[in-house]
This record gives sequence, C-alpha cells and structure tokens, in this order.
Amino acid sequence: MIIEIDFNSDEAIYIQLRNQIIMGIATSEIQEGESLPSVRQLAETVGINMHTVNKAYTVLKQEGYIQLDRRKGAVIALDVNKIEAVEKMRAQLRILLARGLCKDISRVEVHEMVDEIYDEMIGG
Amino acid sequence: MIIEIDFNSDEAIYIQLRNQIIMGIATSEIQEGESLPSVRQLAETVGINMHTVNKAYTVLKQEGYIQLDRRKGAVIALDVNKIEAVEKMRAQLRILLARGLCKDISRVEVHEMVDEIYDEMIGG
Amino acid sequence: MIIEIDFNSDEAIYIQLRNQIIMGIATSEIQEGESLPSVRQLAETVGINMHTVNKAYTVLKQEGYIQLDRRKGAVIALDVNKIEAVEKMRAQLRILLARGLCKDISRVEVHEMVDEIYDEMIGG
Amino acid sequence: MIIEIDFNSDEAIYIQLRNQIIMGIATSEIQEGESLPSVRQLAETVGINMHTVNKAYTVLKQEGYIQLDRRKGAVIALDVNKIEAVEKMRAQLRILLARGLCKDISRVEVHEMVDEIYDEMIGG
DNA sequence: GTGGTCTAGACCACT
DNA sequence: GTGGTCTAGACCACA
Repeated sequence: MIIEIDFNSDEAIYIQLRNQIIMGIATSEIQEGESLPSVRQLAETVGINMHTVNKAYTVLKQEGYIQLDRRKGAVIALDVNKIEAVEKMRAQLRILLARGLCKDISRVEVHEMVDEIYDEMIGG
Repeated sequence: MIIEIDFNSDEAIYIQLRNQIIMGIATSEIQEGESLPSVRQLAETVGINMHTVNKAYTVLKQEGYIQLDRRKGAVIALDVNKIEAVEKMRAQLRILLARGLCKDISRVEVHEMVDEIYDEMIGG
Repeated sequence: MIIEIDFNSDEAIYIQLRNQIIMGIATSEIQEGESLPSVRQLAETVGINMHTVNKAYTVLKQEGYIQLDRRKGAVIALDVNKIEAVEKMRAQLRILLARGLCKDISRVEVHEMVDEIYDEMIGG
Repeated sequence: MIIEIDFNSDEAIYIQLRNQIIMGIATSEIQEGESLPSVRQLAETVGINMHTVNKAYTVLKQEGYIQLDRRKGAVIALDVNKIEAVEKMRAQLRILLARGLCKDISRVEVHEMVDEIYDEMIGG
C-alpha cells in the first residue's frame, strides 16, 4: 500500500494520512486483522514526524477503524456503528449535494459518479 | 433563513456559516441577485465576531457563490465552473464512500440517501 | 482553584491535572458552564508545557467533563452517561477492594472511608 | 485460576496481570503459601513475553503480595502494612468518588456497589 | 490572543 | 525496538 502526502495541500498531513488508510481498507489493500506499520517506520517512509503519524492513528482509533494492540501495534479492526456512520454520511452528503446543485450538477450525474467510485473501489 | 452555529463543533464557525448559506442557495431560500445581511448585522444576529462573517463571505466569493458589491453588500451570484466543481465533488465523494464501505453502508443505501437529500432540497 | 503538580510522582502530569480538575468539579469549586483557563495560561501558572495542558483538556473532553467552545475555550459541561460511569467505577472498585481485602481492610472501614470522603467533598 | 488479558486495553499487560493475581488472592482462589506458575509457564499460557510476567511478579513483591523463592518460585506471602494500604486506598477512592459525583452516582449507590463486590469476593 | 498543527529531541515504560 | 510522555519552538487558522 502506497501512501502519498501532498505537502502543499491545505489539508492537515494527519488527515491525508487517515484518509489514505481508510481508502486502503475500503479497497481491501489492507484487511481486517492486519497491522499497520509502526509509527516510527511509517513516519520515516513517508518523510514526516513520528508524532504526526501517531495523531493519524489516534484519530483512526477514535473513529473505529483500528485498535491499538500492545503486541502487534495498530491493527485494522472495524467497529461498525452503522447508525452513527449513516448519520455522519448524510450530513456530509447534504452539503456536498447542495454545492452540486449550485454548480448545476444533476441528480443523475451524482448517481453516475457514485457508481463509478464504487466500481473503482471494489474492483467491479 | 435561519442560521444556527454549533460552538462545540470541531468545524470552524466560518465553515459552518458558509455551509448554511450554500444550503440556503441550494434550497432556493435565497435566490440569485438577492443580498445577504451585512457583515455587522449577521455577526450580531448570530452572536459571533465580525471577522468571522467576513471570512465566510470571502470564501463564498472565492468559491463562486456571491459577489461583493460596495452598495448592495454580498449578493448571490453563481459562477458555475462545472468541470472544477465535478472534480472537487468526486474527490470528496471518494473518501466519503470509502468510509461508507468500511461501515457496511451499501451502494443502494447511498443512492437512496442521495435521492432523499435531493427531494428535501428541491422540495420534490 | 489551586492546582498542584507533584513532579516526582509516577503519575503523568496530564493525569494529575485531569484528576485535580475533576476534584474541582466534584467539590463545586468550578461549576457547570464556567470556563477553565486557556492552555497557555494554565501552563504558565502551573509551570508546565502548553501541550501537556492540552492533553489533559483533550482527555477531559473525551471523558465527558468539558466541551471545547470556539469562543469561550474549555467549558465545564458534564455529559452524564451514568450506565457507563457506573460500570467503570465498579471495575475500579473491584481491584481497589481486592487490594483492601489482602491488606486486612474491613468492609466497615471501607464504608467509613467512603462517607468521610463524601463529607469532605460536599462539605457535609 | 484463569487469567485473561485484553491486549487492546490502555492498561499495561503487567498491570492487568498484577490485578488479576490480586483478585485471585482476595477471592481465595490462591492461598497464602501456594506458588504461582513459573514465569516461563505463565508467559506461555497467557501468550505474552517473559519479561512482562517478570515485571508483574516484581511489582507484586514490592507491594507485599508475594515472595520470590529460588526453589518454589513466586509464593503468596502477604505483608500487611495496613496504615500504608489505607492511605493508598483513600487517595484512590478520592478521585474515584469525585468522578462518581460528577456522573450523578449517589453515596448510597457507592455503598451498595461496595457491598456487592464484597459479597462477590468473599462468596457471601 | 487562542487553539491547531507540525516538527524535533529526549527519556522512560513496556514488550 | 515500540509507544507514551514531556518539553520546546514555530507557523498558521481562527475569533
């Protein structure tokens, strides 16, 4: 799994890291039960500070994507609180689609985009 | 148009303000050519700092939702750069759907959610 | 409210800080809705690093004692999840009383101690 | 006597080990004069590192629960320094009850909890 | 002026 | 060797 950070982005590095790891889980590049690299190792690979990786891992834990195992480090462990997840997604979709409406993006186009992204991710 | 700020949210106040104004445009509560309240007035109504309102308006201008007129203040004026808007939406949908996949939200459920939100907004 | 840190303690500074703030809430020295000092201010007063205070505040937020208000800073706001709190207390009492049993501390003595501490705190 | 470690807990493994052994002594599952398993054996049974078991035993010795004998290994031997034990318990009860007060746990409920735990342990 | 983010280096606890 | 903790300094976003 390749992680690439855009240092010119206005998104915080730990957020980019978190997002890419979530993408990795979604596309099954990393699977439930597997371990992420140690904070020091990933920090060196990516070229950032250990503490920044640590923050990304902490957030991933809070959001229910990993668990910190004292022997194996950060292990993929999905805590599926679906009700919460659905509400969170709905809130974010709402603003996303509102933006789309203002920019003349049609309902059909959104549905197409959703399907394209799903096909990308699950390798359909 | 009612604006409500959650001061305990982890989202910046000016972002919440921007989002709610975009929602207002999408749902036609405010229409093209109409003016937003003055910076001072909105700040007072909502109970926040003038600088914060200013920042929200500046962002809305940069993103092509309003224009700042010396006499009429902030006027709704949509600058539809659709190609850019589509790419922006695609990038955000990608991480949103990745999160959904991890949390067992199915493709069908996402499509349903999209339709529900569209119906809410355009009053279908 | 006076905060004192024992730099020779084996307890982490941010834990000592958290505990003393919880004590302050329990004894009503600080009340619901009041603000804690800013991280910089408290750090200076106590003579520790800003980041350490920040960590204490973060933990207090996660545990449901404060909320971070973007205008007022850290505000006392008790999130009473009693079921969770009771289970947490039971788990900790279990090991505490087990230690007591091994050290010949009687059930009566524990009850007395509990009453003494309650009287101290609520000023009975 | 069954020992179970939660590798995802934020409590160090050697602390969990220590606590469970103290629980075993308190509930008379292991009695004064009896031996604990050898470091090697316990490490293998539980699936942890030998050093970790060693650390737990060392702490138990320092706290006056066992003695380390070259031939018999770790033997339960209670060193009752009651005054010290009472002060230690009082300090920990103080923060525990402060937490309880904040979470609306009443004095009566604490007394009930104490009795329940005592009954569990001494098989009342 | 405030918190958020990032970096960096150091020490210790834990495995 | 690993993460946890603490310190420190710097810059930026936010109010």
